[in-house]
Amino acid sequence: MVTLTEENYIKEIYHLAKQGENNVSTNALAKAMETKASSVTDMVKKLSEKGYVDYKKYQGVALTKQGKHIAVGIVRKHRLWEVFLVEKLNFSWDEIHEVAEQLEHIKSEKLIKQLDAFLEYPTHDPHGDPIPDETGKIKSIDKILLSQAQIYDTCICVGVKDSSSEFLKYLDKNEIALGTKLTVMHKEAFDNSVTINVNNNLLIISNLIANNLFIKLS
Amino acid sequence: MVTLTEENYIKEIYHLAKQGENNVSTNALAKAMETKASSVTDMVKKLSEKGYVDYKKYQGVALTKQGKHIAVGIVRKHRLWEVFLVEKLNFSWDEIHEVAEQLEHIKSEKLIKQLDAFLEYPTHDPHGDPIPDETGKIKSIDKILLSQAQIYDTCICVGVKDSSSEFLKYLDKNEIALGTKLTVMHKEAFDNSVTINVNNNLLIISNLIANNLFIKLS
DNA sequence: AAATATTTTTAGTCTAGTCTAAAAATATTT
DNA sequence: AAATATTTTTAGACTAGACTAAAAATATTT
Ligand SMILES: [Mn+2]
Ligand SMILES: [Mn+2]
Ligand SMILES: [Mn+2]
Ligand SMILES: [Mn+2]
Repeated sequence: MVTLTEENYIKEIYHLAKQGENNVSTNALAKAMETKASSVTDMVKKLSEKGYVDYKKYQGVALTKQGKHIAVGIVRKHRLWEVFLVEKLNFSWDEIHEVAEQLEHIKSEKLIKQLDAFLEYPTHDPHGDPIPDETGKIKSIDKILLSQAQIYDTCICVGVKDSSSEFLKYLDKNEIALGTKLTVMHKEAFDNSVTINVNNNLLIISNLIANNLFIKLS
Repeated sequence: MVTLTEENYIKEIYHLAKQGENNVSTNALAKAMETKASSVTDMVKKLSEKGYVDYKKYQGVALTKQGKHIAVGIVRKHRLWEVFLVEKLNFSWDEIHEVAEQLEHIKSEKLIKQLDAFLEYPTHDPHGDPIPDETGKIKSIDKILLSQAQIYDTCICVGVKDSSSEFLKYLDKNEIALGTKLTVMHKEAFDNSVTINVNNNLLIISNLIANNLFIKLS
């Protein structure tokens, strides 16, 4: 039996490992979980005893095969629920995270299987993140950050790296959504800002924004 | 802040009070919660301090206005989710309870409001139980138990008192569902069994069954 | 290679919720 | 009205998860 708290730790280890080194440090995990390092040490010992992580004192943690399996299952549920909230319940993409954060812990094989079918087997969530399939397989598309695009590149927006409400609302305000077509018109060397053409309007985007928007060249 | 455990206690007090005396006894609550009387005493003290129940030592508990409000909210969520599972995810009525038991604790005003709209404001759950509206109002239809019907009464099945999987499967097997029309053909004085006509088939029903099936005379 | 800074772990405490065993209160019999 | 049975509460202990403060290990400077 995996408790809700254990699930949250496992999921966070998964996310941190995905975008950093293999071994997740106690401090990094503490920060992500908004808790203290000492609490993390305790939990990590427990997860290790249960076989969900490999842990050696002072060396950080990495998920075992079993741990990874659990993590992927939670991510799958989280993202399917996000699709549900947007597609069926008219939530906007900046309102869904905290609700999905709760729903991801509901335990029922049938529920998630039926939900998947009901949503017609979506492959990506409303933020452009891939949804693992029933077997845990994740098909990732080859996306790059807008900051990496070259001048005169034409591309479509396929995802966000930061999915905070603030960032998403900024995008809404500037009429950038998943599927929106953009062309890079200018790259300012001084501050790495980018001028893009969106819906025939020019928009100047800071480097921070460009670093959090995934695009696909077209 | 109401914890998940507190919510479950409050809901159970609500259900027990609804079908018994006003003050719910420690033992009754312990049995319903599948826990020990001593645990109930502790929890009941806490609920009392938080203002959700009135409690005097050795006298049992009753929900306060605030407690009742919380209870009704949980019941509303539970039943709306049950409708969702049956109507949208093709669950059968005997598979939904334990999942709804989890879903009822998800905290999001908007979620439940949108779910309600998505389901087109259902008034009853798949077991025939009424769904409290947004303000907490419950409109109960005047139903009676099949065991109380008179000979040659014609009626329709509108709900179940026992919603255990076993009972529901029994009804499925005998092609009795909500909305099914029945006529009482015979009442056996010896064991209080009832012979009914369902879909032009005669079916003999034990008193226990007849005592758990709600009908409406027509 | 020391000295210093940072990270991580340990030790001890706290709250929520549960349990068993014993004590106290209430209900039921005689 | 006692005696007995049942219900309820108290006392003390346990686990999960979190926290603070101090100790130990590792990393970074000098
Ligand atoms: Mn979560
Ligand atoms: Mn997402
Ligand atoms: Mn519940
Ligand atoms: Mn129900």
